[in-house]
Amino acid sequence: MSVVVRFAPSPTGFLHIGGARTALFNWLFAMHCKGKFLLRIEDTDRERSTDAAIKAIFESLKWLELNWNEEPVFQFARASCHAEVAHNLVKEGKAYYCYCSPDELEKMRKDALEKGLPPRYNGLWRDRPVSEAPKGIPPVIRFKAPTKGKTVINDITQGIVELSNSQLDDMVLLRADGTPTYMLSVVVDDHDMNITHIIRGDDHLTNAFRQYHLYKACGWDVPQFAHIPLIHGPDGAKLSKRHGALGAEQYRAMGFLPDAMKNYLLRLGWAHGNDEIISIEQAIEWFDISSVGRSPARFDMAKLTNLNAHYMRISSNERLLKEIKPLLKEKVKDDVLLENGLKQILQGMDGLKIRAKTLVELAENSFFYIKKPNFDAKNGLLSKPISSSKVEGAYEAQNRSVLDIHEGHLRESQISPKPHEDSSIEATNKFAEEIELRKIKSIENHVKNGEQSIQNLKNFLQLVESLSSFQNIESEIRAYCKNAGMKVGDFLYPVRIAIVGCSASPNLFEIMGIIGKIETMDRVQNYKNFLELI
RNA sequence: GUUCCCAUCGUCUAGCGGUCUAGGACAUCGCCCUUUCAAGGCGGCAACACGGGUUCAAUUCCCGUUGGGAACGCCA
Repeated sequence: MSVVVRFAPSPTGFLHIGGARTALFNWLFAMHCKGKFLLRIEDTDRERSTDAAIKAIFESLKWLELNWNEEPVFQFARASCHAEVAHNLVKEGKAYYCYCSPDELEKMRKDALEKGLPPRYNGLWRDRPVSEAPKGIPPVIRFKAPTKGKTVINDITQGIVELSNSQLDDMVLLRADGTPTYMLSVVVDDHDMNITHIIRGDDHLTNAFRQYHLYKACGWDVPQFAHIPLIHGPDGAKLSKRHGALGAEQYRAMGFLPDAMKNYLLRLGWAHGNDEIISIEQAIEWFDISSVGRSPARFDMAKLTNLNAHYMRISSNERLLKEIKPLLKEKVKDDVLLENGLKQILQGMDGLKIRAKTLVELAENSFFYIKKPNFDAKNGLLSKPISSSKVEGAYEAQNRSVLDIHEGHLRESQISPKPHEDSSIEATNKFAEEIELRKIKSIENHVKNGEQSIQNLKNFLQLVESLSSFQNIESEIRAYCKNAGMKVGDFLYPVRIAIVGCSASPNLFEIMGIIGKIETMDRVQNYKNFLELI
């Protein structure tokens, strides 16, 4: 029998990181077994399901290249089908009508809790004759779960898990308004879709026991289960928005590559010896759900970032250029300027890509190829420093575009906050303060070394002017520095700022070669003028 | 509260009774390289939660304790 798996998100929000991993594991398993990977949208909750969420889920899966077979199934469209199953079960005496009001149920749970019992439905209407039914109250249909014995599930990742049937209660199959509940819908859909393996989060493990009996009552084969552990936040608690429960789309916006994302997610709870970098082809070959770990893993932004940097380094220059083009386009209105800059960026890409960890960072660090640094004497250097209040979380910091903050102004080193393992507000604020200090320090350095910088720039201009060929600039500068008893780095420090607008950049000689003599001279002249004014 | 699941460096993990003075990766620290920043190279710090068994031998098996997590809806 060939393998059929499914990913079944409910469209009540974006595809979060845990969902993405579940989808990945399903997909990988299907690919490994040469089976099918189906998609089902569980939209039976009409209140909370949105079209925007459905769209976001599709987009995220496409971004991750987790392509599904066949048309997606929309669960709500099959509601009448599910209801029919419930009614049949009533006819067969395997389910019954229950007339309890929500208030009664709440009281029931409260009482049970007070007695130290699990807060569950007590089977009040299970054996009560329908003749006792109160008038005018629409009933729900409840499933008659077994009360004696135990249920055993042989879960592919969890192993053999047993549950005493006394723990089961009579779950609602059909609501008072006639619509099916999740418990009913999943079972009917999974059966109708011929799902052979259900791979999902282990928060569904207890549901599996209840669903098991529903399959049996319907006379259907029970699929194989594989309940994979959930992903936790850096603090070990459930993943919350504060630390990583972002939508896949947001990781995309932060400049992560789908390859990096998948590699990271794959290694969360699963390993193949000491292999860390695993291509998708290898993953398909090696993956098996039975070796997925049973302990929950914590989400670690630093590792994801590291992996992303790796995948950027091995990406082709053309691909990276394509990826950052939209980001740059947002900042540059002039098409001619943009296209020219893009050409230069491609030439300098080898130097740029090893210095960036995300596409956003790459775009920012490439910006100087498009536009000259804007030294504004009136407003002064760094007139708009980042205020620490702006940085509320490491993820926001990661997201922050230096270009947004002070486009064209001097940037003191690449301000690319490293994602800390500790993403608490305190740690983040401390980090923001450090950035602030670094910036202040850099301004002080400039004022202190202003005279020296101006002198260096003058000498640089003179030297370039006297050059017979701009090609020889590196050797000429080295010779010049040797003569003057100066360190090349010291001499070039202000030149770098003049050209790039910041004290960190790829190889300066390479950059000068790409932008050319005229542009080089122009930028240096600008900066010199600026320094002389302040 | 009840039930279920989990427990190796800060994090992700390798380990499937002797190979373990516990391996790798990320993070971190130091050195080298170097025009800056990276990348790269080399090295350092760092873990078997605890207590009982079983065994000639436990990180590995069993039982408890502790600590985490999940489920207990007319949500999915």
